[in-house]
Amino acid sequence: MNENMAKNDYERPILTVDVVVLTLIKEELHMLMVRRNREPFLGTYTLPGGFVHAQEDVDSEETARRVLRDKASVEVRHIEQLYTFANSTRDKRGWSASISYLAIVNADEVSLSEDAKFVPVSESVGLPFDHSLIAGMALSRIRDKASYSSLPGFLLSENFTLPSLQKVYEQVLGVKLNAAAFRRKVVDQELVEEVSEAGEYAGRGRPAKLYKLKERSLQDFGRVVMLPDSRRGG
Amino acid sequence: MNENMAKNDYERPILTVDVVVLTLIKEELHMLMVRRNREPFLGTYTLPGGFVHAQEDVDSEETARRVLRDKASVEVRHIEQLYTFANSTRDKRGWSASISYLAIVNADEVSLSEDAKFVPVSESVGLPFDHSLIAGMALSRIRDKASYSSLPGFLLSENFTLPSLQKVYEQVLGVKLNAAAFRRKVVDQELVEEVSEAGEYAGRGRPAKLYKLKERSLQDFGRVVMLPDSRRGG
DNA sequence: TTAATAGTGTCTGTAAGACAATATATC
DNA sequence: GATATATTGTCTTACAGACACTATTAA
Repeated sequence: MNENMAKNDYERPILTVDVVVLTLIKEELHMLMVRRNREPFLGTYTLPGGFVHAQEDVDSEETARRVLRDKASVEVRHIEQLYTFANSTRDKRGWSASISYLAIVNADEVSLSEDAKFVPVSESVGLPFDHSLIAGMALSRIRDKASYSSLPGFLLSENFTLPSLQKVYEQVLGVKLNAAAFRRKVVDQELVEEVSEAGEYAGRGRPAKLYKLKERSLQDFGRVVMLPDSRRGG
Repeated sequence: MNENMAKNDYERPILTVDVVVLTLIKEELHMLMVRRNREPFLGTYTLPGGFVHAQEDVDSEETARRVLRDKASVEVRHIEQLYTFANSTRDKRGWSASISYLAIVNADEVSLSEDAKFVPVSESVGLPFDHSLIAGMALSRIRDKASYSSLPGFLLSENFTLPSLQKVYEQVLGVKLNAAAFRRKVVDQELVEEVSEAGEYAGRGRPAKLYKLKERSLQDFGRVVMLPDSRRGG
């Protein structure tokens, strides 16, 4: 420890932002990947990310949004900070910190640029850097929040039916949910509200009513648990 | 955007770590503050923090632990990353990122160095930089986790009684809890285990049995809610 | 014995799961 | 009407809160 050293005598680590953008395509969770246009790993697909530009970005969330705009032409519906991975080994170029974000988009509302694509999360393994770790944390986060918040609702378009919302929760949580209990909870908690407009007829059977999220921003259930039998603890 | 610019041509932001260390003194939550030995705010008390030292610190958590050792002689029992505050305005010296941590210690097990002191959280207002924001997030975090994890247990010494554990939860959550329900939950969830050793007699009434946390690390309740009446949502 | 605090038993209310019953669409 | 899916009703069960009751200590 050299307390006399001025603070700027320490070499400043690299500071970047990486974003895990999740969306739902054909009822399956996908993740945005972009082709790298520089070394290292030039040409391979990784999570979208980039350096903070001190001149343009007011904060790191703005960095995340700028990176998504520039590298994938994506505007997100929801974004939240995930975790900061900061150590001497994650990037060969030196001590590096990556502020990671989780973002949710509706796949129908984006038109990706050339070098970007959505990949099923089940197939996005073995990513460069520590991106597998970051992606894993994003999936943990959305699963966790699915059990007590409206987050999975952001994967759908603005108006949706309750059966489709239930399917999204089931997809994210990885379990089947009881339809009656699901409806009761989602309505009792005032997570959704009915929308007058009639929906497209799905093809067979009684048509479902359309709903939308009651709030534009993320709502939670007061920690009421969405997982079945979770009260037993585990 | 100038994609031809090499990454190192961007000026690297400042990267620091700030730590909110919480402890319990006379049944009241306190926060560690240290006197600054440099500008800005030389001489005033702030959250302990410091620059990442790329040469010594393998990761940012190690930075946090080193800062606490050096500035306050504190070894923590539990530490977790809180949030990263990263923007152009939080520090007058320039675009700056602070990776913040929440740490929990037992006040009896530390002997603070000269320039450090514990301050009741109720009195720690109007801190320099954005430290009030960071402190607020730490308090939100421990309150949130109190509702579904063993985190508040780390505020106590290794062995404790269930009534004292209940008091800690009540202190952190800010509500009275039902003793029977509390014991049931904490025992059913296998959060604690009885310890054979007899405790100090508290002074009056039937002496309480001693328990310790069943796991050395943070356990959660499977999102079972600790707050009363929380099922109603809010 | 009394006072004080620790710990248990039991009743009640609420909400989740199961699942039967009803509603509304197409063919 | 037959079929399919959406939506509601209701029974059962598990758990949290309330609170009275029992247990164990010192004085």
